[in-house]
Amino acid sequence: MSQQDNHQAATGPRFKRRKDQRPEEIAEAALEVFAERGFAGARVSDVAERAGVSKGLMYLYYKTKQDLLKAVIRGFIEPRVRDVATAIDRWDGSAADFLRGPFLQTISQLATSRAVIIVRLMMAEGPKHPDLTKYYYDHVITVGLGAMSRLLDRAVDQGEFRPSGIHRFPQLLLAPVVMAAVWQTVFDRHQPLEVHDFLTAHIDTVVSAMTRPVGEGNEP
Amino acid sequence: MSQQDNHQAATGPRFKRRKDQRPEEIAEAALEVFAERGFAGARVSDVAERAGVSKGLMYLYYKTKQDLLKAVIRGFIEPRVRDVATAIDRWDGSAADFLRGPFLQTISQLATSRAVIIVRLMMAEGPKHPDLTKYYYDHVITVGLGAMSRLLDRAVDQGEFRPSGIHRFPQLLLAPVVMAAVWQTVFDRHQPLEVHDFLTAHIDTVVSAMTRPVGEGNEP
Amino acid sequence: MSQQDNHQAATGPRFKRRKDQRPEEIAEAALEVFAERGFAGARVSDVAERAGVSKGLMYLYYKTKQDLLKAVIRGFIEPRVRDVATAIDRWDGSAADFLRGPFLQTISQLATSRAVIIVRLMMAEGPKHPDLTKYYYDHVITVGLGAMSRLLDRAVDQGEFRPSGIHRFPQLLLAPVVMAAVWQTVFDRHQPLEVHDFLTAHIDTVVSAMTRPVGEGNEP
Amino acid sequence: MSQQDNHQAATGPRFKRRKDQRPEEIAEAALEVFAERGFAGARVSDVAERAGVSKGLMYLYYKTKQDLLKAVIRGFIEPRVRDVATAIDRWDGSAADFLRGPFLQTISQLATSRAVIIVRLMMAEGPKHPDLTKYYYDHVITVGLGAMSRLLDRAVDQGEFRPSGIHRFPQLLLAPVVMAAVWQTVFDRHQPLEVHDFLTAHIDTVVSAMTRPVGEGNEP
DNA sequence: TATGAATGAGATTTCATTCAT
DNA sequence: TATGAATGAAATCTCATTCAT
Repeated sequence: MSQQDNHQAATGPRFKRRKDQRPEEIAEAALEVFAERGFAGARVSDVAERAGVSKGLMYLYYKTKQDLLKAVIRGFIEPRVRDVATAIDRWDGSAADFLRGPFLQTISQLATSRAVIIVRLMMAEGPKHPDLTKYYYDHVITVGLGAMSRLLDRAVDQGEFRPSGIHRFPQLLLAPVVMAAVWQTVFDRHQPLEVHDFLTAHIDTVVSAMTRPVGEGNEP
Repeated sequence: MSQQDNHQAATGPRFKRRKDQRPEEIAEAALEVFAERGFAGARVSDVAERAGVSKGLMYLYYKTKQDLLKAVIRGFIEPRVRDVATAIDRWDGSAADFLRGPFLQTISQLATSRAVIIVRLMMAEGPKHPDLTKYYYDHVITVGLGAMSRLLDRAVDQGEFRPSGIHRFPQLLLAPVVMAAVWQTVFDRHQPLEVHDFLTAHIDTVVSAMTRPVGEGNEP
Repeated sequence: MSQQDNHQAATGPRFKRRKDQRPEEIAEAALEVFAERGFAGARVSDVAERAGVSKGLMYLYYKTKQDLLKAVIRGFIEPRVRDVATAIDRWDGSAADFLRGPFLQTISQLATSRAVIIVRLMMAEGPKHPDLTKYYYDHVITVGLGAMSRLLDRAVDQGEFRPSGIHRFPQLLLAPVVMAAVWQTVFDRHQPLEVHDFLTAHIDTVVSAMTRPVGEGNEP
Repeated sequence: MSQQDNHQAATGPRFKRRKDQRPEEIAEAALEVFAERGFAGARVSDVAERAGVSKGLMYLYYKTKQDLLKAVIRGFIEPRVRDVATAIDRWDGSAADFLRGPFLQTISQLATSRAVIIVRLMMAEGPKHPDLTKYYYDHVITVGLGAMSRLLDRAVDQGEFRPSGIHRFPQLLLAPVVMAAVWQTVFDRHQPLEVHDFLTAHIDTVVSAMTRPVGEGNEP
């Protein structure tokens, strides 16, 4: 109950001791800087400055600049993908409703958030880091595509959708999201893209293509 | 056929045609090296070596490394896109036939050629070079999407397709090409993609979605 | 036997005696770490970890890393040298017996102990720290060589040894010890040295050279 | 016979193109800087400055700072040792004469030349670079000690020397050279060492010890 | 006393670009 | 036109030292 004790208990660490939030703060700052300058073009000191810490501290949490990249890539997409997968598996309405509702909602958000940077980073740096892309493939792609497949399979089983090439290549459902990411990164300043309308058109297209016409048989 | 020619043809590591082809040879070499290491990771000396010229000579043709990048980006897609645009405008069959035939053919080739590297380079370096992306937008994207739009418009006019979101966003026709490019760059070593089947599934989907069902009216 | 004592004894990684022994414990740890990595290559945090204290605490006892070096150099040789000097001055047998007995014994131990590291440290860091080498010269070298000289002088006075160059350069008596230190530091992994035999051969040599042949006069 | 040709032929490259001498020049400069500051304490830029070249050029010839160290260590002793070995094998006088003449001459020079720095470098950096010490052991130590052994063996065969511990440990012949190196590095500013006298005393000692007393038998 | 998060100066290394020949 | 030695500006990373707690 000394002054000092009081102090601590009442206000928490006053200055900068925030060991536990620091990694996230730094990764957040890194995401922003990488977004602006790309990985190679971003200086570690830029990230440090943005995060409001010293250059040296960066290396306390991330042993190399690469590690920082990994943290960024791992940190910002994986949770979202898992959310989508969970949402799919819990959905008990029609697949079309899911695609037009929660799915469109999610990919719209994704495609307009800073997360699109991840695609940029993967394109630029992925080839040099197989472990990174492997991780991403295992933890993001597999999970996402797997959930999409289950959704489509269910819809076919229930007679809602007819089998189609999309079942074999669920990537097709996400291709416009990637395109939106690329577009925004590269061309947005010349010709902005209405991402939500764009993705709505996409969902319309695939739902329309997969939906079994009334009164028709079950042929692919 | 001079002595010197003979000499050169026998020794140089790679390209040893004539001086007037030098710029193309260098750009070609640059494309390869950029493909392997990305733009930032590629050394000018690597490109020089691959092209079989000295580092100093590179600077006679391209004032900076950036100029080289521009030459690569400008040189390898634009001609193809123009070909497609021309083919579209000359086509007088059904749009569906065009999409399933020449179009699928072209994008399959494109998506499996070294040209996919361009997407990588644009993603990585584009944001830093607005002039580059502007040029690309004006000379490649506009041309390509314009031709796609004309094709679809014609098909609607002729009652082959019904109006749909794809008319507003012809990018949707190309989204899977971009996805294929990204996939190959990043995930191919973990899970190869059957690009031709993938794109066929895509064309099937959009044609199916756009084709006016027999006996139906003209509503979007 | 307080709670706290128990606690500490059970947990700390290494040294866990009492506060007043801290400086020695730290110097001991420093000796070990310097031995493994050299002075420049040793991190203060390595030493701290080895000593079982925090980095910050180190600076309570040693203001700089250099101070730590000084403590190490001062602490591990000086006592021994003083012991030898004392032993010499108290010896009342023949000089040859002293050299073959206690002296050989002492230098053998010295040359195979961790103390050889001191030579390494002096070589690497000495030139940058004149005060350190001065101290060492005054307190170790002078003392040691002085005692050796007295031993030889006595032996000459008593007719046991004849005067020789070794009287002027008592360093010659210790040269092989230095060589052994160097050898072990540098070549031991490639070709181990039998230090005791080596030093025995050395003592044999010098005793043989200095011993006055029976019945000869007193010429140098 | 153009002006330019003339120019080149007459004066050699005027400016700085001296690709072939550069490595030696740089190694020479490195030796000096290492001598003053030790390896760890020497900045690459210091060496560059001393050599009169840019920092970048250093890395054209030596890929890392370590490579530079290797070049220094390899370059400055090996030739001398080979010379000594050759001289020994060609000698056909008495061993004592060799030791008192050419050998003393050589080690005196060695011990007062900049080469003593090598000992310092080996002590400081050797433990971290087994390949370096192995190389040194194989190319310098083995050669030198081998030649010494042959000299002594010959002398014993010819009845000049009696067998002694020095035959087993020819290092003893060189121990004072090492000591001189250490001394000069560490204590010379406090108490200079008369190296030539010191080594003369050493040679006197060993020759005296090894020489067979007149009329004595052949016991070790 | 004791901690260890935080700092920042400084070191090595890379490489686009220049320029003497 | 052609070379490649040479430069120097930056960028990554390390670690002794400080200091709020």
